[in-house]
Amino acid sequence: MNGKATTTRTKLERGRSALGPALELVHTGRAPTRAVLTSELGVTRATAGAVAAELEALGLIRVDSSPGSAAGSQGRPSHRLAVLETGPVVLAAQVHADGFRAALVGLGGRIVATAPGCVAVMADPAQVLGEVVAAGAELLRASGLRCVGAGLAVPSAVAEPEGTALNPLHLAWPAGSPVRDIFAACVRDAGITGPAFTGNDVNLTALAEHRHGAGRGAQHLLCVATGHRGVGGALVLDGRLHSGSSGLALEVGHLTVNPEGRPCHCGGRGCLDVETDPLAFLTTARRDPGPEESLLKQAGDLLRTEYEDADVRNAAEALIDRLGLGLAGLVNILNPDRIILGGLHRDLLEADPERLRAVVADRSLWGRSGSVPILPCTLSHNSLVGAAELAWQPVLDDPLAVLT
Amino acid sequence: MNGKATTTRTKLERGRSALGPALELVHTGRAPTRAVLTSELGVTRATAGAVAAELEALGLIRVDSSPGSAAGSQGRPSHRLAVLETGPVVLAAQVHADGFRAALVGLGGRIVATAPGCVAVMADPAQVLGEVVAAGAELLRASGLRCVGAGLAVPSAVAEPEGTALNPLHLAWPAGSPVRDIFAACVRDAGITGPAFTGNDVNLTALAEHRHGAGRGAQHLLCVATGHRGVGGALVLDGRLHSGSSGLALEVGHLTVNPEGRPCHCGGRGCLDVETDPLAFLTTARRDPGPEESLLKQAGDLLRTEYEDADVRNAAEALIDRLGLGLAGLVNILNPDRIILGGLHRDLLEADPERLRAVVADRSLWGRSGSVPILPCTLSHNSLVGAAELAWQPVLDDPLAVLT
DNA sequence: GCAGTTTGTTTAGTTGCGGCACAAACTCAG
DNA sequence: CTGAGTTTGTGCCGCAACTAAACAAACTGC
Repeated sequence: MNGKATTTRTKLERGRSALGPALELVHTGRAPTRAVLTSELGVTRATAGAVAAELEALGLIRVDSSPGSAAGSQGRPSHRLAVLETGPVVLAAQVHADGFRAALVGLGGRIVATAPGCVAVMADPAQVLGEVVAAGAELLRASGLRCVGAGLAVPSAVAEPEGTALNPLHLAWPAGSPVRDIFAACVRDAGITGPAFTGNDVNLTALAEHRHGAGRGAQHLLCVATGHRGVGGALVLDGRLHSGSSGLALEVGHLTVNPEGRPCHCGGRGCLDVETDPLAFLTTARRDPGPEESLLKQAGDLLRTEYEDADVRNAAEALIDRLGLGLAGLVNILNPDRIILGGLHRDLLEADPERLRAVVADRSLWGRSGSVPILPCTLSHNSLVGAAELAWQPVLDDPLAVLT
Repeated sequence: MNGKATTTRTKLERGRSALGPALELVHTGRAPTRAVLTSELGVTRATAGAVAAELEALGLIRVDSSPGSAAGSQGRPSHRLAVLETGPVVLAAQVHADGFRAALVGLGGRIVATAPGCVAVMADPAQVLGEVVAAGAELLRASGLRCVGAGLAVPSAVAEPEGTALNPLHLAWPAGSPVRDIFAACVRDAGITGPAFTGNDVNLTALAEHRHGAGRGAQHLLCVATGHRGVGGALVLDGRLHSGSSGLALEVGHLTVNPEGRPCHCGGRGCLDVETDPLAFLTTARRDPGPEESLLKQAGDLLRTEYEDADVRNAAEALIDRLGLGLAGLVNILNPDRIILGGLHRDLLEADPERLRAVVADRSLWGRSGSVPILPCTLSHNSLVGAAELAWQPVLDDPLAVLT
């Protein structure tokens, strides 16, 4: 009897095989109607119809059968597809030096509710994550929505498969903290259903931007971003995050971008990490760096408001040149078809896009790989949405298995 | 009528969907028996049996039904699976500064016949490739085997999707030569059946080593190798070559590994390219570099025969340190689970494996990603076998579609 | 020689999906 | 306003690939 139940499940588990891809298309907004869903999936209209109906029955999407909608072209207008506003959500959380944020995120990267909060620099990750998860649980209670998982973004490399934070920057957490397990325990203890995931914030930013922001449609998306200190990178290949064999890929901070530059704790000199982060910008511009947890804001404000100042401008140009050198190195290695920049790098790009593009093109090996588009990140809470993507992934992979 | 034929084909084209994966398992030697084929595919014994029978009927593999074979364990012994020696082959070709080589390669990376040849440094790629293909066609005639495609390895980055050679090293070919089209034309003109493919030699080396050599089983395989001049890299992710969005990924030659090093044509200083190639080794060891087209051999011989000489040893250690720095940089970016080295780098590894591993571990960000295994390439004609892999790929993807 | 184990084979049944025909909902021309 | 043309949704049939289950075969070890 037990054996029979298990063997039967094997069959049911697979479900309709096009279900996952179909949901992903709606989720990322690439299937606004059933007609394009049909062509994107490469199946017949009959199959696409059945798949859409099944997703609707699962309470994930909405199929607008109302006939009189905007058409524009000839023929019978197609039913419109959209994520269901009252469908399930995931709990997304994010911690950084100056606070935390919890949110409920629905399909399509839609932020349903948020709860920001400050956090004293406590040494104990369990306490911080407990607070974050409690805030999320409260949101969940207030909303009354179903929760299918939880995701956390941390400013640290996260080693796989252990789920430990190797360098939790400015969080006063011990290196090697098992954040994934701690977060999972907090989630479970708060009575929140579904699995819990943890990832690096820049990785999750890249994932979010790929699905809902400036990275949409890119096949080889490179993302480089600063926090208050240091530089992180991420790569999304064919829609999946590439985090290497143990989660430590794209640690781009120690590319050499200035052979005569300042020494770095890694043992080298002139690393991207210490040459292009907010602290480097402020000191290069001969400004007094203020408190650690607002370096990013200080640098960004300075860049936007005093660009006419010679020191500021010179500092910006120096950093752009070094960033360009680093990006060119990455272009030579990864050959992305799009680059997106976050944090201070985003501000540097917007201060002088032509200079940055010129440096990258000049220092990458062939003009054509150097002419890769470089864009600023567009989502406002991208690492939060990215954390949600992590939690949505099982649903996107197999909606039936998760929701039944 | 036409419409009907096309629509019907859509169905037939798909064939048995597990056919491709099954052939790949036999091809790479991971399915020595039908029993492991069953478990590797994750299907029932019935399905695996049908799949194996179909591959046998297609003339690709051999199913040894002879009962009295070596067993060892309990239970009924499983039928052994192997590629069919008299099955189809592909034409593999390789050109480099000191000559060319044509070969017939069967499934499993088995070299059936080879025809080496010298080539004067002719400026015209069409002439060189014509000679190579003619040699291959002769082999084919002599063998009487069926040919299902052709692959070519060139010592140059090959831009996709155009198939042009951007930097044909020391071949005196114009940069940007449309080698893929030229090769395809030669193949067609020689009456050889099947599609023709062209790729970079280091990429193809990595592919060959991943499927049949030192890279077997690696999920994130990084390969770095020298030719006579310069350094190339390649990455195999989950069994597929990662060549970036336009074929130009893993151009690792211009990582900075020696800030005070010699200037490089790329505009930087101390690039991996000019600091760790055979010419760099010979000059660092204060030897007179001989003819360009034998630099690799000179350097390898010197390293193996005169390692006791202080100049040689110092040069080797200097190059190992710089190579280690470059590999550490790549480890930080790509986080591979295995690294394989070819050309002079392979010789350097074998000269002092501990030193190289120590440098990589020391200069990569976290010990655990730095402890990645570093191994020498093992296949003798790896880029030739890799070129064959390129040609086999359509068959591995869908055996039925190609062979019917 | 018999139990136990593992593998191959046969048969029946399920199912996801393509093909097809038809209905539905629009645009556009006149 | 009407009919032709176009595009999309739906119901029905059938196939092909797979699973499940029962049985047969070929070995080991006691």
